[in-house]
Amino acid sequence: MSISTKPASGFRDFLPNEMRQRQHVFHIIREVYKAHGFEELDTPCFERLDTLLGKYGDEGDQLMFKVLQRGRKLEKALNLDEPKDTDLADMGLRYDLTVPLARIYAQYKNELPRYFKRYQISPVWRADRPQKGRYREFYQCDVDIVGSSSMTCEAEVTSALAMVLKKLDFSGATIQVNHRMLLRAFIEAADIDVSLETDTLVAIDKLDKIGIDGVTKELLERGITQESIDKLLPMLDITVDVDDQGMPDNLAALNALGEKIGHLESGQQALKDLGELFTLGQHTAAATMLRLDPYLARGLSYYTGPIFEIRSSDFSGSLGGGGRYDGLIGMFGKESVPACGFSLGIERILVLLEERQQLQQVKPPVDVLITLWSQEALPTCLKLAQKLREDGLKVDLYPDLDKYKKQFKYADERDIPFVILLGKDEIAQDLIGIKNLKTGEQETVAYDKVVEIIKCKDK
RNA sequence: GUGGGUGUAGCUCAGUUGGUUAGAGCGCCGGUUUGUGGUACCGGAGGUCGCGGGUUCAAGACCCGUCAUCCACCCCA
Repeated sequence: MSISTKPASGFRDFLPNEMRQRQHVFHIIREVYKAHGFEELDTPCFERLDTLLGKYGDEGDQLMFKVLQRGRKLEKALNLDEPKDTDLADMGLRYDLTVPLARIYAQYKNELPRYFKRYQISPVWRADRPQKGRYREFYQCDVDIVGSSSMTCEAEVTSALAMVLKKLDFSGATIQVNHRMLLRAFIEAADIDVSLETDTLVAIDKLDKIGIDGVTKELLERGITQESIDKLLPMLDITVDVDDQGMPDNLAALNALGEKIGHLESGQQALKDLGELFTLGQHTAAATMLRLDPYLARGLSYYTGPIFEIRSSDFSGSLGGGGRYDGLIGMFGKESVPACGFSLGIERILVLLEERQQLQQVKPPVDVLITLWSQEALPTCLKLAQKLREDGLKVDLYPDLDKYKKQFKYADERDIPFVILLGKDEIAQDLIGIKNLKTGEQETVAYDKVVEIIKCKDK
């Protein structure tokens, strides 16, 4: 019986070609985050189960990969009458990067700066069923600012995000914006019971997918009365005008909303926050991308203030999401600390870049291949390789005395632009043969010239 | 968790209403006189048709089960 060599379902292997492309994209993201003053953090892939549970709603708890107890403790748990997940498992794989951040902050608060601006690019795990752009292990690229309630944080985070999107050729993407308290106000104004809040939000969030009739139907199915629906839906029906320069008039849309729910206390805070955010946002990279979207709701239960989601016309789901979560850090037992952040759905962005074939132009992995023409030339080849490497070049050395055909073909396969030839003639003259595989040009030159040729091509 | 599609060579797939030794393209390996690759020509290797059972004189084709995979829903990045 042979063992399957495929990775486990929903998991992927990244071969060097793919790694090059992924690293290229990660690099762009890192540079933008760093430019905004964020520093990198890493946390363990395992967290204690009680750190994770209860932060993402019931669905989240279901989709969490849990780690089985080991040894005695496992035996003991198995002997229980009806062992539960929490008896059998004591740890879980992290489900996102925000909860670990909250834990870190609660733990190290006194050692961290007054405002903790961190980014993290790491895998997370969800026991979901795989689909297009959905995996069980996937990378998230998070930026968060902990320690301030100012809407400047929202403005900074969305600015960083907008800059990444532009650099990755997603200029057409939008950052949809809503506010948790605004949603709460809608629910109140429509006389919907608070217990049905989540059901209501899940239904209205689907507007762009199933349309107004679909939403109505789903709201009814979820137990919302027709009377409430008739109050609710007209309130949400707000469009954001965009001018010739692509600048959206979010403030006008916000004012229109204010007329409808401005009298409610819950709505007032939301209106104030969003008013500030949209005003500040006009001066950042996100100016053209921000869009007020009263229908936007986000599943993760820890959000308390503004919420965001990236939409792009060529993908039906979201390319990332975030928001303010002022209550999460307080859940770790100490004082409550305001925070806001964003998670970029890098896997989906990569899927789209791949579809658009925008991932081809990544630089070759190696600058030059030194071919091997005779056993006697080997010491000279090794010496040359060493020298070139010290001069900052990426150099590969062909290890076997194969036919030239094979050696050239190998260079071709790896997209190596130059090969060096050290045959009898070259060694006798103390010169180096260098061939450009794209143009077919070949020269026999001195060492310095070789470096010059390769570095020149590099540009 | 729910529903649907697909499993034939390394990859993408063809394979007529069941009927002899299962095909193509690409890729791979070798060769076209041993100091030159990506083009061309010639040759070659490679498949218990996902797995198990059933129907039949006969199954890659039909039926049942199972596994894998993809897509959609749920939910989400």
